[in-house]
Amino acid sequence: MDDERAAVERLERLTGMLRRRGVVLPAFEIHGGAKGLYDFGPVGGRLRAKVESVWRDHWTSQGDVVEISCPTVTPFAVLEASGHVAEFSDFMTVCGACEEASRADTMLEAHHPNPDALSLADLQALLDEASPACPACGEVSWSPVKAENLMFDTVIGAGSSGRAAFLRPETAQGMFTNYPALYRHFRERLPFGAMQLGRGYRNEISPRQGMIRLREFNMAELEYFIDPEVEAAHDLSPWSNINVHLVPAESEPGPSTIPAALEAGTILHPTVAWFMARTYDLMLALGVDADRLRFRQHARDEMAHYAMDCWDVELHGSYGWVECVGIAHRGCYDLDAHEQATGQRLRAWRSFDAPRTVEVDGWTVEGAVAGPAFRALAGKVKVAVEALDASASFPCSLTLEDGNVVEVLPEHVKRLQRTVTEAGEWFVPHVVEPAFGIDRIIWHLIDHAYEEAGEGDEAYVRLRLHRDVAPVDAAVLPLFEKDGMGDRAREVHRRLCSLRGVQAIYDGSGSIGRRYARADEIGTPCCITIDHQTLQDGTMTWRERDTGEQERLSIEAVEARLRA
RNA sequence: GCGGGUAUGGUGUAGUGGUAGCACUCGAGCCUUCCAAGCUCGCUGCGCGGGUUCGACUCCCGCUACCCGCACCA
Repeated sequence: MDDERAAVERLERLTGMLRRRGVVLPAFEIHGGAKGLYDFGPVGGRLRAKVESVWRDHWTSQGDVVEISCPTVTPFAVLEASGHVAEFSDFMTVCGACEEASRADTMLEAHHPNPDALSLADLQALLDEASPACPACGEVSWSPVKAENLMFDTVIGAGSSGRAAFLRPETAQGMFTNYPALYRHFRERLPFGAMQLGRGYRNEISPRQGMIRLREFNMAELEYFIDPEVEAAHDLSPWSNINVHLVPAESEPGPSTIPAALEAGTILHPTVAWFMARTYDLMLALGVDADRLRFRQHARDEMAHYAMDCWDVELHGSYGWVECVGIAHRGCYDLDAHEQATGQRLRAWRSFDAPRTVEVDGWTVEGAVAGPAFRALAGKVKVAVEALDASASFPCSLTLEDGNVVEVLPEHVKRLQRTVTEAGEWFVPHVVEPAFGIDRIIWHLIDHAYEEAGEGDEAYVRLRLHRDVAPVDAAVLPLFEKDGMGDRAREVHRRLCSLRGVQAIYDGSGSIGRRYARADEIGTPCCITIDHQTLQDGTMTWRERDTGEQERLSIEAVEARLRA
């Protein structure tokens, strides 16, 4: 109990510090705030940018992954095809007389065996036809059916010509809808990946827990397209000595290496194992505490219906174990769904090892005769004739697929005998998707890095962030702002800020110890102090955040270190 | 969304039907040759909107946000 209270108090001090120092803070606070929406402030903005930059570099370094960027406003049809409309929404309609909102599918249960499964258009049609009375007032005056719920809806365009749309609940759909461009970009060769950093929106019923459940959040997703019949060639040997904490769905949790878990069949697919391993490296590169990271496998009944295997990276922090990354084998579900909805080919070509020859022996129509003879039915006759066995004889009666019966004469047909060579086939690629909740990861970086030393209220606070993500790269401090030390320090500050990718702050107020403390609190990795000796020989002290150790360096040496 | 609690400077708090103190922080200055020192001066506040009232930070109503349960969480 005391531990719990201590943890809550630590969390309060931590979130208080984050607000006070401008890391993360409630959005729109001067207007009363808005639940589930947070700002990254003057310090947090750069923290987020650096985390995203590390993420981006980590994946592009693979060489077969490109970054794209898609709109957040997404037409209804896209999310209907992906299954989000059905999964995320209820179809609502509002009574024109009493303004009571009702679920359209619920009202139509008497008119359809399973109205829950209907599309928006079908539901609208059924509602118009059935015209159920309003359960509240009995009138029949329904507004157009509208999808309501976990997705923010909006309209593209004005007035009656507007198209229904949503703010996207994930970035992934953009990668799928861009599949043809990606396939072309990669010269029609699998495997390849596309990724996207951006905002996603979910109108959560009740957001809680600070940055853990947001209504608008930063996500980073990668869709890796593979040929399901090609044995993936991932070299997992670099991870063969690294034990990670696994929580499999059907066996005991415990430490294991990722290659061993793949070998044992716990991890079901080598590409999933590959992304687990790469993700593990990324998490450590960002500064996650390895002891507070685990991979948890989804149970069969927990997985989305299309997923073939799914592992979450969970990070442990002030809110317990929290899902921060999901690595899912999505099979061909997404491309398949968009292909069916649009009729576009979202496939890849697979050449056979050797061309296959297929003997065709059967019948087809003699177009010049059958066309005029059967007119509108000619197409269906052709299908029926080509379905016949080579042993068929004419004349004969054929029943077409629409039930019509036609008499086919010998002059309507001709024998079709030939050898067809097939060099390969089209198939729908499978997808392995690592999806990252950037805000949740940032929260855990902060949580893991936050350290209070000493006792009680006077605890010394240090944010031990990895320097690759530290929001401020260096603090430049004149020992005193006099005798020219202040001017000299400002000069050094400007010089360091002009380095690409380096952001330094200048702080000249308060005692030197106080300024070190302020820098440590937001995780500034080093402080550069200008003292009397600097005026003599140009050297300055470099102080390490985590150890407090100092050494004297020239400005050139300082620049070289910050650039490294 | 339901139930309970809370809301005073950046932070922690005191207080009243006649618009507010304190501490720390922050800023300016003095002092100080390196880890939240000291001294002087200064800035900053009653969550938002209605109502009652001559007058509301205070009383009443509504809203918002935060905390704790419950529900929700592809």
